[in-house]
Amino acid sequence: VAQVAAGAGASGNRRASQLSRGQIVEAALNIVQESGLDSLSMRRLSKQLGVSTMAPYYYVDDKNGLIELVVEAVLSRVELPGPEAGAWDVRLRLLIDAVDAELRSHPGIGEVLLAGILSTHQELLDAVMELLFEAGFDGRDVLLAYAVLHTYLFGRHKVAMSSVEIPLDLKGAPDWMAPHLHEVTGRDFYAFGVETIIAGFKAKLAAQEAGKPRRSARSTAVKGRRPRS
Amino acid sequence: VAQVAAGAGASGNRRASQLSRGQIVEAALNIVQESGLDSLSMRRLSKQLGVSTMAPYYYVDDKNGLIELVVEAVLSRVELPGPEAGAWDVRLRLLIDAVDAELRSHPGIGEVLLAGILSTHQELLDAVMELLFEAGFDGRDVLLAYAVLHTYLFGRHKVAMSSVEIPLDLKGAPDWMAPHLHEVTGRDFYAFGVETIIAGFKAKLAAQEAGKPRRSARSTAVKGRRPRS
DNA sequence: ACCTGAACACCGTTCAAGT
DNA sequence: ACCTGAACACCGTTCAAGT
Repeated sequence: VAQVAAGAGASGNRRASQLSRGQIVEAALNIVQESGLDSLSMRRLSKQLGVSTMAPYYYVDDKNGLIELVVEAVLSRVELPGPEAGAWDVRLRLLIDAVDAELRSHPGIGEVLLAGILSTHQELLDAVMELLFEAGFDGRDVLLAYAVLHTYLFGRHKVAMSSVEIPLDLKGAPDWMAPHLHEVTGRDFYAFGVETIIAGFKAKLAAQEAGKPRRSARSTAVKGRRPRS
Repeated sequence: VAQVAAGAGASGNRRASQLSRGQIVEAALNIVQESGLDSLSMRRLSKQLGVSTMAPYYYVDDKNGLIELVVEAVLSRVELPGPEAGAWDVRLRLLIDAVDAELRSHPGIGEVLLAGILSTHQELLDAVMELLFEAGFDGRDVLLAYAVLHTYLFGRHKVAMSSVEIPLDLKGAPDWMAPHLHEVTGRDFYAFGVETIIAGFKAKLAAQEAGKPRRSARSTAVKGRRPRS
C-alpha cells in the first residue's frame, strides 16, 4: 500500500529511495518558477515529490525554512564582479544586473527578499555595501543607500505595470503617451530605475563632498565612463 | 470576548440593524491597522462585525473587492498639493510625503498597492504623472519615472531593515557602522530614498537637456490649455 | 532514521435555505 | 432584500504511530 509511488507520477517526478534536501529544494524551485510563490504549498510540494504531506518536514523546519533554502539556492548563482571589472558604479551595475537576472527567472523570490530575508546570503549584502562604501558613503549612508537599492531591486518584481492606466487628460500630454505603455518592457523599467538611483547616489555624493571639502575630491573622477542605455 | 455586538456598542464593533459597506470597510481597516494585512480574513472580519461568515459577501464581491475598497479608503485621505505649493520637485515631495504618511499608519496597504492596484485611485496617479511631465520627462519616461516612485514608495513598507546584518569585515569601515543600524529610523530610510530618486530624476533631466539644447524646457513652462481631442 | 495518517485550527467561496 | 449554515476544497503544522 503506497509503497514508493514510482509509477504514480505521470509528470516526471521520480523518487529514488530516499528524500533529500536537494530534491525538496529543487521541487520547490520548480513550483515557484512555473506557478509563483503563492502556489508553493507543503501539500503540493509533497504531492509532486510523490511522498506524504509530512515527509519534507523531516528535512526542513517549516515552510519558512523551505523558502529560505530556495532563496539561498537562487541567490548563490549570482557571481560577484571582481575589482578588475571597473569603478564602483560599473561593478554595482554588474552585480545588480546579475541579481535581477536571477530573480527574473524565479518569479516570487523577489517578494520574499523584499521582506528582509536577504540576511541568508551575506556575501551579496557585503559586496553591495562595500561598493557603496567605496563610492564614498559613510556608515550611515551605506546602510540607507543599500536599503534603497534593496527596495527597488526586490520590490519591482511585484509591480504589475500593465494595470497602470495612463491619465488621458494629462495636460499637454494627451495622445502620445498611451501607446508607450505597451512598448515599455520590464527591462526598460529596470534600467530606468537603476540608472535613476545610481545617478541619485552620485548627486548625493557630490553634494556631500561640496559640503566638506576637507577630503580630496578623488572619487568624483569616477564619473567619466557611463554605460549609455 | 468581543461579543459586544448585540446592543451595547462599547467602541469599535456595534451593529445597528443593518450591515453596510462603510461598516465593513471600517472594520477591515481596523484589522489591517492593528494586525496587518495578512490577518485580514473574511472570517475574522465577520466575527468582529458580529455577523455570520458570509454576511459581508452581500456588500462586497470577494476578498479582493474588499481590499480594493480598503485601499481606496486609505488613499482618498491624501490631499493633493495645489500649484501654489512650489515647483514640481517641491510638490512631488509633498504629495509623496502625504501618501507615505497614510501608508505608515496602515501597515499592509503598501504591499497591496505595490502589486499594481493603484488603478483604483486614478487621481493620485494623474497628479504624480503630471508633475513628472512638468518636470520635463516625455511620455515614455513619465511612465518609467512613475514606476520607480511607485516601487520605492510602496515597496519600502514591506522591507524590514532590522534583519539586515552589517558586514563586520567591510574594508575600512569596521566598527563605526554597526551602531548606525539602530539609530536609523524608518523616516531616515524614507527620506534618503526619496531624495536619491528625485536627485536621480534631475540628473536624468539634465542629461536629457544637454543632449538636445535647442529646447528651452523650463520646469514651469507647462501650464497647458491644450484641449484634448 | 525516515516516513505515514489522522487530526486540529485555520482559509475563501458556493450554494441552498431561511426571514 | 438581507443574512445564515452547511459544505467543499484548500492551507500549515502537531503528534502519535509505523517501518
